Amino acid sequence: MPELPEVETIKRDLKSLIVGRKILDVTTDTPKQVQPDVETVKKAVAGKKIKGLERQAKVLRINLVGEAGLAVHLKLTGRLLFRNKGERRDDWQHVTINLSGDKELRFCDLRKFGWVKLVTSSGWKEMKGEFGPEPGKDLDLEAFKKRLASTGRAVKVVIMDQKKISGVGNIYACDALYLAKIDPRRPAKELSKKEAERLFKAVLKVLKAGIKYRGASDQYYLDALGRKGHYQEHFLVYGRAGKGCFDCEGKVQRIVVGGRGTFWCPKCQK
DNA sequence: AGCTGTACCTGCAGGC
DNA sequence: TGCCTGCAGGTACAGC
Repeated sequence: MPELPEVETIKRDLKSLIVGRKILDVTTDTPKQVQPDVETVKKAVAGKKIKGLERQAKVLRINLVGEAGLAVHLKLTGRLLFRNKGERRDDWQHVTINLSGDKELRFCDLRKFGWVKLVTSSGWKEMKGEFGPEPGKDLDLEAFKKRLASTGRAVKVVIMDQKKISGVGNIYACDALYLAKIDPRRPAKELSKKEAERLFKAVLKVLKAGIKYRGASDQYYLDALGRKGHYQEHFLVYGRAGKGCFDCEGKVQRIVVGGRGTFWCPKCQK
């Protein structure tokens, strides 16, 4: 599912593909996914030139010349595909953004949980303010420790809390906790300084690997040109229930933490 | 504040 | 074969 590395990959690819193009039209067959509504969005963005792309956590914003912009959240099964106008419709294609040069940006989403939202520059600033700092950007070790120490919730739930830290979802949380050898159920504030430091480094490491391999396509994720990522070939524990741990003789187990499927090695993670 | 439960939605696996 | 049920999962929200 699209987390920080997947959305970052899309952002980087789209830069050279859509910046400088004009948005001509926006259409949808799932009005709920376009906010506030497709007519308002169309009026606000039609004729405007794309200035750049930004990402905060798992949200991508297409910045337009002026105040308007389109924020996109892919949730679990969203895709943003760059296609030629008139090309065969994509699976689960629900929002089509027509661009100059006979191109299209297509928002496709099997489960229809994702959204495309009209967000002004100030609205975007506000939205960004609701997210925690970004690993590898403005999240430093001290800020990370502080955030862990502030709560007794399970450490996995905390690192996936977008208000605390931006961009970590289920896949990278599982792999980071494995790499740091920490039991995902441990109360966050009970981690030692050493453990917090290990986890901090592990989070950075798995996100970096995720970006290096252009994201994880274990299920539906595809990049802007419809290509798969490769991080799934490097999963440490995620999705590997019943398979051997890479570090001991034990097997990877699946449990539920904070209501979400969690993969870990009970022998290695304490 | 922070927990739990529920909703959103569809494809797929499992049971019979 | 095919119907039916239940589950996955990021996030928001209601209610305790």
